[in-house]
Amino acid sequence: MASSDDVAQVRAFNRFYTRIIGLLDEGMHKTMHSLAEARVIYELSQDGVTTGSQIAAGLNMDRGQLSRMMSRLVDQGLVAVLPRSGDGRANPIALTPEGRAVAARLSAMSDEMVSSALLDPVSPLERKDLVDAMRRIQSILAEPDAAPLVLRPPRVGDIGWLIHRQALLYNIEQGWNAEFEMLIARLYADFHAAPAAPGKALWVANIGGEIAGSVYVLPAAEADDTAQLRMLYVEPMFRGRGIGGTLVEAAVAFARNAGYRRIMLWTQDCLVSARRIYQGAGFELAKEEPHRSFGADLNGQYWVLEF
Amino acid sequence: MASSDDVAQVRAFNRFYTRIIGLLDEGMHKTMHSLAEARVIYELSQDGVTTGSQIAAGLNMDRGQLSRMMSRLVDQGLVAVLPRSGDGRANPIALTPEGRAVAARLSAMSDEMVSSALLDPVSPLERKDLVDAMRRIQSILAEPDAAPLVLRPPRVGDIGWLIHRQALLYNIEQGWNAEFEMLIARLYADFHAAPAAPGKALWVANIGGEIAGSVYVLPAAEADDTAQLRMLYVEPMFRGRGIGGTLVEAAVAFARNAGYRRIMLWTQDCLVSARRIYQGAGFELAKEEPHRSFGADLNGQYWVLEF
DNA sequence: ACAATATAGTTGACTTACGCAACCATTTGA
DNA sequence: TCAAATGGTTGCGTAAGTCAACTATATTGT
Repeated sequence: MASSDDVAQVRAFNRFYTRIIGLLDEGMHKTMHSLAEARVIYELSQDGVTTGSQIAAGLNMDRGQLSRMMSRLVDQGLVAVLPRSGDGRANPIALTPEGRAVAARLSAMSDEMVSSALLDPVSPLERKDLVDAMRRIQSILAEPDAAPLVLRPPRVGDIGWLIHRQALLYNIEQGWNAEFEMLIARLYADFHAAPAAPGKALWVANIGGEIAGSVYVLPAAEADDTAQLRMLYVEPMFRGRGIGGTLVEAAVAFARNAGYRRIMLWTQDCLVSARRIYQGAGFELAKEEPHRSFGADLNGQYWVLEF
Repeated sequence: MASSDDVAQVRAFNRFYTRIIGLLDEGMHKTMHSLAEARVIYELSQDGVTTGSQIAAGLNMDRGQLSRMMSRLVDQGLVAVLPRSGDGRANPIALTPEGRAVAARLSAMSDEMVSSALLDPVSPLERKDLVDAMRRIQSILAEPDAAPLVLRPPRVGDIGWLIHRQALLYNIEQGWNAEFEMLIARLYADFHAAPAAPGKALWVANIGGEIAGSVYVLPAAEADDTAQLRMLYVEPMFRGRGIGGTLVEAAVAFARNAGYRRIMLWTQDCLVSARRIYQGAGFELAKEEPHRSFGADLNGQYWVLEF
């Protein structure tokens, strides 16, 4: 059961955003089309050819209402009913050229409304925050779609974000305290300070504009011919898609190409799924030692993969 | 003019969230009250005693429609018209006890809907992200309200967030590159590693649940009787409210109480508004030297305040 | 002080949206 | 092959939405 604070915040947001949407729609009312019609026209313009029931389901509106609206749109010449084919019950429908023109006009107006009413008034930094927050809400609440996984180098702000996320994540999942956050802040700074040769690299896993995980490789402190893999993590909502494996794979391939003789890493035995990934990539357990860190009793493990 | 990517993302979110709100309202339809009525009842339950026109304005709906709805609600015994007072045109109205009972029932149903449909299905971490993202959107788009400023110690995740934000901020405002992000990651880690005596502290400025700024104080590297103030920053959207001054004030007071003989800081001359804050707090320019850092040519300044 | 103007609320007239249910035609599947 | 499900249409009653006229009270400027 969600906390009542969270529920209250969500409801406040719902009320707030209902009004925002209302205001945006207000402006659209200059056209001859009602809000419902505009939504239907948009759906049609996206889908190409569809049937009534698909639109009704997508917009969850009454089938009867949609039926009437369709005949109105057909009368206006915006929508054409195509000859039935395949399923004899279904009426394939599509926009006419005039309908597409209207859709384009509505879309342009909507762009203009959003831009002038929401985006233009705020500063570039806030605009980025706004768009990011919206994307975040959408990706949390929407059914996971098949946006492709992209590994990319870090951008400005990413390092802080990675520290932030992992601190939160391991605090929630493992109960680790602020000591861990400070450690990884130092480790990321060390990565930057590490010598460029024989090679170091950091990958950010990106899915649909969101950071889904990360890892980096740098020369190990002890031996020059050894690479160290560090800070492997995958966001909970993107787990189970093999992202961790992809990251480790990229790291190992990079280390091998850079001329290292082996790659090692340090992890804790409580991080079970990470261990499986390492094993899968061919790492072998080299050493194990208990220690107390981050407010917890841990078993540190050194894993090595010889090339 | 906003970028078309941003506009597209916002419009996608609007479509997405209209459907979410629609689904939530769907569930409320089991009651005898329409959505519009439910919204009015909610407004009444929040405001205590109001007038029709206030509600009409707040929900931007037609006054005539509201008038009719009111008489319907009065007939149902949910709303009472109070004797006129003060403004003789206005009809003060309020919920009756039955009305309050209905409002409570609707509110409970709405809580239940939000909880079961949005919050419960996602993990605690995602839930936090969701609520944070909503709060962020709201605070970006809403008129700034007068939520109080609170200075608090850092929580897990805050340090990473501060690094993330300042890296982004100074990149946008000053063009500084990733070198800066790495530097501050190290500085925050140094803060944690610094000796507890004579005293160190970090403040996070919080407004309405959002981080509005931060600063910290630690023993200076050179001299034991000197405190160093570091990483003062204020979020752009919260600037102009004296938050920077409040933070510096807190830092100076802390250093004085901890027994330091003076407090110093390092800043760049391009950070104009920060300099004004330091001057206002009594700091004096001690040294100035040009350097090249973060991909820019800078003038570093040392400021000192003797106690 | 007084007229012009603005505001709060009501009412009427009318159109449209909305949700429900009944209904037909077709398809699916046990 | 027959019952159940699906796509679509139509009828109906209620409420929502829009526009305008109208009363009563406040406010404002001169």
